[in-house]
Amino acid sequence: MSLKLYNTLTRTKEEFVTIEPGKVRMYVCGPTVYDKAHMGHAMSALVFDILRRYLVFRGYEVTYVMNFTDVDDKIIKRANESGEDPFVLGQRLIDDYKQNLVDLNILPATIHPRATQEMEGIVEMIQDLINKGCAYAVDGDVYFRVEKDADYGKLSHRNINDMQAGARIDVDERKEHPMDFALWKSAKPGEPYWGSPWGNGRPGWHIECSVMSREHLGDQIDIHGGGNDLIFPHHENEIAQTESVTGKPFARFWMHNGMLQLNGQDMSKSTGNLVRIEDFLRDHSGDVMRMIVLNGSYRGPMTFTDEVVAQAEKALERMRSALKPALPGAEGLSEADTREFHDALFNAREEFVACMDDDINTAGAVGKLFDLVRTINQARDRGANAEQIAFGQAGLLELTGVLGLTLAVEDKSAGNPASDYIDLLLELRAEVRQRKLYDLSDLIRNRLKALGVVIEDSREGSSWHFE
RNA sequence: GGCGACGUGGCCAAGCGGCAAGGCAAGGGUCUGCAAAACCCUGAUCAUCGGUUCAAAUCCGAUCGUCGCCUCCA
Repeated sequence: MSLKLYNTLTRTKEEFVTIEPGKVRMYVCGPTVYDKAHMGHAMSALVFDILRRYLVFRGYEVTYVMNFTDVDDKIIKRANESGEDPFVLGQRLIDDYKQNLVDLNILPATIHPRATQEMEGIVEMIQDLINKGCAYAVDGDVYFRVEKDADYGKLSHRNINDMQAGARIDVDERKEHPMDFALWKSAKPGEPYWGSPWGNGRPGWHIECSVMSREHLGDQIDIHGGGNDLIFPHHENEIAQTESVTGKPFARFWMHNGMLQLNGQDMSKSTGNLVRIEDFLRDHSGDVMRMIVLNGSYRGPMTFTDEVVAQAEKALERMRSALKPALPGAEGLSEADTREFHDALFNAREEFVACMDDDINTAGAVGKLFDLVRTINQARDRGANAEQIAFGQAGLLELTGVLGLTLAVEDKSAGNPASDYIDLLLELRAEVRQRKLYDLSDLIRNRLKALGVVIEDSREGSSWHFE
């Protein structure tokens, strides 16, 4: 069995072969930090976190780089509007984003480079491109010469001429070709700048990623990822820049996640059609968003609605149902049931891997996990003992762990001053039930339910939890 | 105009040539004093039309619809 991944470059699923055996170098485009991150960013970060975790599960040593683009026109604009220093703004938003990642249980990147800390390399690379005839300076700006790049457009599968037709933005007359893009922009008064052979200025949008991936991962990498809105122009231009300098293919696999849809349209910072990560996490655990992402395919558009969120919450509850302990006094499964149980566990794992190997088919993989949940719950009902249940749960938890689900229950009762009183009510209710005063015991249950406290009775007693 | 994605039961969504996974919701049942949970059972011929094939949700063509990129966006 081998892992296959969809490659935007070839538009096919290809067998995943790394440059260096056993090692994966991957670079994922992080956010431009001019505003707080929204759930679309969360989706992208989760998709590549899941990919990364699976690669590790498959035995690869993964070097994962996620950058921050912290110098950009919009950052400057936003900073000017609020009067905040652009660097302070960027730093604040980077800190916020990192906290978002932690809250979403996303593993920290091996390296989190920032554009502003790579200026020397950026200037060098631009100079390199000029020296090679791939770029030219005009009045303090530097542009990439797309006509010099024979295979420009190979990622987005377009050619320069087709795009000219739709280019309805004002074309800078100083450019040799309308599609030429900026590598360096001269600074206007009041803007932050860095020194360069072409005068004070700042890098254009795409060059920083070319530089950072090369700096931290080398000329050639295994995977380059990001949202599919980055295919053009961002990633196309990264390829043009990097390959023009190195003369070698840049990334083997270009992987792109689909967009998260809110109200039938992409979440987008520019249109304000979004839900911020921090707002979402106020009401939901990180697992919930992860479950939403897992339930779909990463390449297509993903539906994000209140109903989907609620469904994901319930799906998680179901998954956790398998984590409940064995029934008290369980005598253990019969030999035949034990064998069946073990076979089911083994098969679920095999099928899980088969799904994930097929271009990270998380929806299929999660389906297998729910099969496993049923298997475990069945075993419990059939009297599996603690050891047997724990064995099954360990198998489930290993795989949910690969997907990055914590399955943690938010213990809202811990430290809640009401807890002691609720415990007391349950004690009383137990006594009431002993005396078969069921109308009273039901009254307690109903009243607590109305207050958000759910009581569950079993042979061994009652338990409660907050909704 | 160019490039692309998508349309599967009430909702979310796998499957991509061989009798349609899974989750949520719904209905019936087992268990329970009742309830909850768990378990069991029930439901779709896959936008439309045409073609290829022994066989299509899965391939080809057309049509309709939705969304996206070509300008900053994960």
